[in-house]
Amino acid sequence: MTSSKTPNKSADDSDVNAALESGRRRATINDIARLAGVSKKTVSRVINQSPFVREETRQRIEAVIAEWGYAPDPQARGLAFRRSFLIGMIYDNPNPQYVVNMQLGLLDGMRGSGFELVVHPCDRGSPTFLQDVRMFIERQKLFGVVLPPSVSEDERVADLLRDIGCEYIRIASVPLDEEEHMIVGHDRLGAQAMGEHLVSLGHERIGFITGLPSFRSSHERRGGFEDALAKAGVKLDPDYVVQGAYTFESGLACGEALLAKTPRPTAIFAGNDEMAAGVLQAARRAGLTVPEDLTVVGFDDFQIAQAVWPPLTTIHIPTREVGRMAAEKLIAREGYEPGDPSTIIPYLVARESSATPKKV
Amino acid sequence: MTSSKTPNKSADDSDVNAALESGRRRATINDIARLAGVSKKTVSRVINQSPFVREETRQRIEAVIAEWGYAPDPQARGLAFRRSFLIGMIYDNPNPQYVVNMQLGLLDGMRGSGFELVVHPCDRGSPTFLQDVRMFIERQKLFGVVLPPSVSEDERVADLLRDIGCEYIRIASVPLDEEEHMIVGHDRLGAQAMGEHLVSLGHERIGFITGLPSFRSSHERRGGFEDALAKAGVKLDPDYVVQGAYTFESGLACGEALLAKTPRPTAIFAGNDEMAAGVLQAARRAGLTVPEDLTVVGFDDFQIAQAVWPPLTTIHIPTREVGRMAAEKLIAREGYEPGDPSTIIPYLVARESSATPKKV
DNA sequence: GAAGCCCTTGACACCGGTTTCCACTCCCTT
DNA sequence: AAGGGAGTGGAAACCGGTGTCAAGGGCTTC
Repeated sequence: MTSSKTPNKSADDSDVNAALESGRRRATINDIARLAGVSKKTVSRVINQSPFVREETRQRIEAVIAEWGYAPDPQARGLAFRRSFLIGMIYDNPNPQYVVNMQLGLLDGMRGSGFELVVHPCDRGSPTFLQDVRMFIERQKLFGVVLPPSVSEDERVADLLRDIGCEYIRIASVPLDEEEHMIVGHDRLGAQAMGEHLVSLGHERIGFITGLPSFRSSHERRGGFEDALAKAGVKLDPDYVVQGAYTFESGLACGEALLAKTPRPTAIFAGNDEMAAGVLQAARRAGLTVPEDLTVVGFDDFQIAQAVWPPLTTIHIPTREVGRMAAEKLIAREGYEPGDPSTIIPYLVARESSATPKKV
Repeated sequence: MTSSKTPNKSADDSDVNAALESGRRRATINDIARLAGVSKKTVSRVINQSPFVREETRQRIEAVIAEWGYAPDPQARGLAFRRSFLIGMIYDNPNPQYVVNMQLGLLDGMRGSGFELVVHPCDRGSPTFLQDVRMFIERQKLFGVVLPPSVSEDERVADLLRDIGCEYIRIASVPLDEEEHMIVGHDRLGAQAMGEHLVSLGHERIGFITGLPSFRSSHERRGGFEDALAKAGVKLDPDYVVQGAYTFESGLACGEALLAKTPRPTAIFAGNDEMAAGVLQAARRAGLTVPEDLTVVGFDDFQIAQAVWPPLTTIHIPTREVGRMAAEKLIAREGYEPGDPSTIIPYLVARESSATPKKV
């Protein structure tokens, strides 16, 4: 028996080492333990940042881990932890840009954490909706889920999550839960800013197109807008408020309805950019020039706001940053600082679709 | 020790059954085996559709599974299989609508299969790109990955996947690999249809805005367009072909460049809808009316095509269906029929932005 | 100098499935 | 009736990690 000097490499190991070195096999915790001359339990301690490991031992193990590029198997770890390293995003938001930005933000917050993002669009109207959500979470033993609007506003979902003990973060325009489970978007503040903007330009007869009433943000946007107008002594005439559906088509229809009123409003604030784009088209059909004859403004600052003519004055929502914070909060790694909530305040982006109304 | 007569239900089981019934604990394969009076190996055989189970036994076990709503733990199963039940989507496509539609399509194809979708945006330019992709796949032991453009066109990625033996499907506008690994989008045919459309309207002096040269589809779109024109005896003047970047801004700039030429083109075909929207804006700035003074057409049929004025004539790409087929092909379940490739042919959607050119 | 304590460490069972190996039925030949 | 093959089910090991618990070593304390 040829004995090597190093006690941690016996003759029996030669072939397994060969397999390892050739890259035919990924390193396991046992390999690392053997190569470092410790038990796998100690390696496990290092991986899980247990304080009960001597500094010298830790460094030796970490060196071996780095040398072999070892990464623990999430499945095996999850099996033992009774929990996976997957984060679910359960959503029913129909806007692709919102969805993608949110995903990017969540991934920003998860980067380097070893977690992965599993997407799960859903239909809140389906009779099996809650059952589906439950199944999804329990089968995958999700570490946690992120709920953007409007799923975040569904108390049945929140109850379910509390019931099965799954971590969750709700993203909504108003607080709906304990601070710990919320990221608040403050749509109200954004709408206020828009109200102030329109008032400062000198508008007094303003049309408003609401969003879907099933979205909490629709009411927040309207409420914030009314607040700002009231503070300036301008009243939002209920007759100039029409119900939209967050789509381009509904914006077109609502825009035509508002422009048919006498006297015509000098400005129209649509609950989102798509509807504002619809209003632009309605104005064009009515032979009006924006912003000379009519100011049109939106909300969200999605790409469409810059892809129409004139580019829309709108409210920017930092969706990606919201997502990042949600993910960071959810996985709450050590070294995680709560993130500055002041950065998630919506803000006004003035473009060319808003101007001072013409003298009558 | 008190022995009971029934081997499958001893006194010891009473409390575990209680825990089960109360829902405090999810059923495991052992519970199902005990309740059905068989070994867990037999339950495993049923789950994995082994033919070596008596029909009567199978039905009894399936009844118990259904009654208790049992679903095997994907982590434990994956650990034994050395493979997870996760499908990765690795992409760098910047268009949110494409990304979301593709995700929806993939999920359509995965529904009910027990697989989940993990999204993985990437940066092909990063020095650690291949390393990242490899890490992602190996750590999660992905069952397979789907590669939409332009990642699908990167041979380094395909080589890597073959090398590590990971199943994959490439989605691209032209065949790049064995049929088994491809879903072909045939952008060329779509561009041909657009060429025929413009020619049939009577256009002869046509401007073309190409997409990013790093996307294979950009060349296909141009090529198909030229084919159609050539067949009709119309030549695409290279002087009227400008390089865009698939963005609204680039469309605006390219549109202005094309409109500055003399004689002015009577129609402009932009490589995608966003650039076409930019051209619309350039036309407006130039004081031209679309389609009376200028025909503008796009490609993709994304939402923006309907949210601009006038709505764009464009080519519809059935992205969601493509995604569904990709997923079905990847997991190739029994009972899977290849799906009709004829449904993934792009087709023309005529809207209001194209018309017969005015007589000069 | 022995007892007591804390810090480290490792042996062993376990997470919930699958696979290997083997024994045991059946059932059908010869 | 014996032999043989195919069909069936059980015990134990394994996938790659983690929890539990007890033991070893060095240090204080009296």
